[in-house]
Amino acid sequence: MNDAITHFKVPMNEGSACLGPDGSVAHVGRVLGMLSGRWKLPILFRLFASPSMRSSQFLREMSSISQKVLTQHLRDVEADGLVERRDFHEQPPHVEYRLTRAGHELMPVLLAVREYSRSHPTAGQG
Amino acid sequence: MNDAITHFKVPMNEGSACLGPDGSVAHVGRVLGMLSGRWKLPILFRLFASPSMRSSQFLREMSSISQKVLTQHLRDVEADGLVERRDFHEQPPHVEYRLTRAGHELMPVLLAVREYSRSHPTAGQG
DNA sequence: CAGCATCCCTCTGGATACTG
DNA sequence: CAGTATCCAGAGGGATGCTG
Repeated sequence: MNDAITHFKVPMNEGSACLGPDGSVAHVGRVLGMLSGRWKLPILFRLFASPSMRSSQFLREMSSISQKVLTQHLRDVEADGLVERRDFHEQPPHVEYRLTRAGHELMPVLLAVREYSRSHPTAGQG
Repeated sequence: MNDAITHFKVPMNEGSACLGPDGSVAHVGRVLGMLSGRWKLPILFRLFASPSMRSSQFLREMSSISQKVLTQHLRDVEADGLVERRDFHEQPPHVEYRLTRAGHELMPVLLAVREYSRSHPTAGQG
């Protein structure tokens, strides 16, 4: 049930606001915050693989996610400008989700993170 | 009290294990997991700025962090191979923390994330 | 100074039921 | 099909007190 938990938070006050060159902590923290949520990554990558996705499709492919959480996460990434929600106003309901430009541009960054991970299986312990 | 929360988790099972080219979700999730924790970033960046840091110094500079959490996070990043703990076995106690090679190598990635953030103030909503 | 143990509170996520 | 409202359980973080 708990695959890989990751609780992340950021202060961005303290002296931390000036930690990096100009607020690296705050910036990185914001992005990590947008990725916070058990299914944010799966959702983003799925959208990266498919031009558009429907709620039911997400539910079907990520079988263990609840609809409430899916909607919640979808709303989050939408609010963060990563995903765009398009309602076709049909009956029965037809809604599609797509990556926005910002969402697409985030992928290279995530892939860079992935490369880091691949280069450091156990974090590099060296 | 709550500056920027970020709850993040990853499934890495489901079909999600194959989401990206070969498990992008799992890889990215792992890294984000290592950065999960309200003070992980501040700690890492502080260490990036200073060759070494002592507990008391962290406590002093990140005034609102509790010692319990500091130790907890320090243990986490140490376990993840990002930070190295060096005990001088002195009296009074003298312990120093430094970024490991893996820790240093993570920084460029974090800076890339920061750049993304700088380029997308509101996530780019375009 | 560095670290551990305890109690408590909040946030997030999951299960379920219901609406349009 | 898409989404909302409740209730509930678990993880993480904060405050405080104590040890070597």
